[in-house]
Amino acid sequence: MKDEMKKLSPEEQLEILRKNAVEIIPEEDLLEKLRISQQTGRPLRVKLGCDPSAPDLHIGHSVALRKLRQFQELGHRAILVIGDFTAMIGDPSGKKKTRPALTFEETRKNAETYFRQAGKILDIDKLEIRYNSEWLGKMNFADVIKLASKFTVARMLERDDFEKRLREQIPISLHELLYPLAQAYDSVALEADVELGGTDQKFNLLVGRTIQTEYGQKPQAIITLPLLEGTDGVQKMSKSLGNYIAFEDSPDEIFGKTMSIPDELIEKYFRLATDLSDDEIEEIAEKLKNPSTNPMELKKRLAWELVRMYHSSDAADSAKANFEKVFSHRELPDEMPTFEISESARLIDILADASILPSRSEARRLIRQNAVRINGETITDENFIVIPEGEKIVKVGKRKFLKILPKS
RNA sequence: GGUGGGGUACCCAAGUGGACAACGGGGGCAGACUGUAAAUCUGUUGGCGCACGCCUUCGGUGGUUCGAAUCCACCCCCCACCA
Repeated sequence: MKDEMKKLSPEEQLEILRKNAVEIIPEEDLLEKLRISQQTGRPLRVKLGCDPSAPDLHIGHSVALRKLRQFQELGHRAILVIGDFTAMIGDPSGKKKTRPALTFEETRKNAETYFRQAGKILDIDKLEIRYNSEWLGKMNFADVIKLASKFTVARMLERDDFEKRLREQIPISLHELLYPLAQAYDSVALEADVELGGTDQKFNLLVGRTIQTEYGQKPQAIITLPLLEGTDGVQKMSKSLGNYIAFEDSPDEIFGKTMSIPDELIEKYFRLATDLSDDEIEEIAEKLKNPSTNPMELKKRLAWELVRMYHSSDAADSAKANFEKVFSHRELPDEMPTFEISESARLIDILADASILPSRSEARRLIRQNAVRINGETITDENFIVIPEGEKIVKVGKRKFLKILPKS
């Protein structure tokens, strides 16, 4: 099937690649590269960088990964660059946000999980995975000076976030200025024809073009992609903000998290994160505009689709059923953690010991707020004692459940 | 190197000897309402054997004091301007 697609004309390829892209810089350049590639039969080398400091890929990452997959389908060479070298240095930006520098082993370990997760989207057999320590780690100081001499401070400070931090008097470490150069050098080392990235990467991607030119290469074309907002609907999806839906989240988690996104994001999620056809998405967009449709139904479809992509249709069916059971009908989920007690114990101790809640104080607070029920009955006594007799279902808030059983 | 400003809880930010576990806002969590959406209202947001008790917390270490986030000393870090 890939061979079929390979026969698409450069114009047709560009048409596909343009989908969902925010910018292609420069577009004519990309078209030219596609033409030459077809003439010479040499696939384009398409690079996407990723940061191995956080081991979970989420659907925010999927936007660029899916674009990379399109290139694969068109017969080009996808290269995933693991930024293990830069991650080892650690990022001291932001006073309190100092990230501990990762060891070589840690970055490798994280990279392993990347491989597994990326396989959910990319064709792993045709993927080239490279670690940038391979070339960055070999550079000596003279090499670094040479690289640094290719760029000016003024241009570096043009970058939005540097400028902003400068203006707001937030420290910028000197080595942070080297980051874009290091990333740019990746393109040189890999002889990249194209580099993908989120819109927040635009500056870095452009530096890549400049540096490649300085090193006598043809500058890469760049494609920027939209950033996907997280489940909070405001900030871009990221692990540190806790608003992400990970590839490896359980079916129930993916379904539930998706259901909690703001309605306004439904269409965007469909467009950027699912495989639905343009027609289907247009249809959904139309329905969303119609006041008589309940967006929840479409959101369920989205949630189902995402679970299907990262797990299976069966998992999606049961995640949906489970969701409806627990949240729509307020029934109990099929599965929940259990905790056994051999003698009477305070409810707050059980909740804390079973790791349902982080502390006894938190448990007290929630009881005070009428958030805790046992077998459907709201508990009002902070020091409620649970006796080991029969099965008891504790519900904390909307989504935390615990089954208490007597120890046999 | 000099001068000035600053480091408070998840974030921003008050507080400048006792009433401070620390105002206020954001965010989070919970309740009502609902569609695990948004909006709105309310409560809550360090821990512990918990109604006014104890412990840990206001950059670090010592000190003064009956008592310190607040005063003193030294140190560390950040920012601006000057050089």
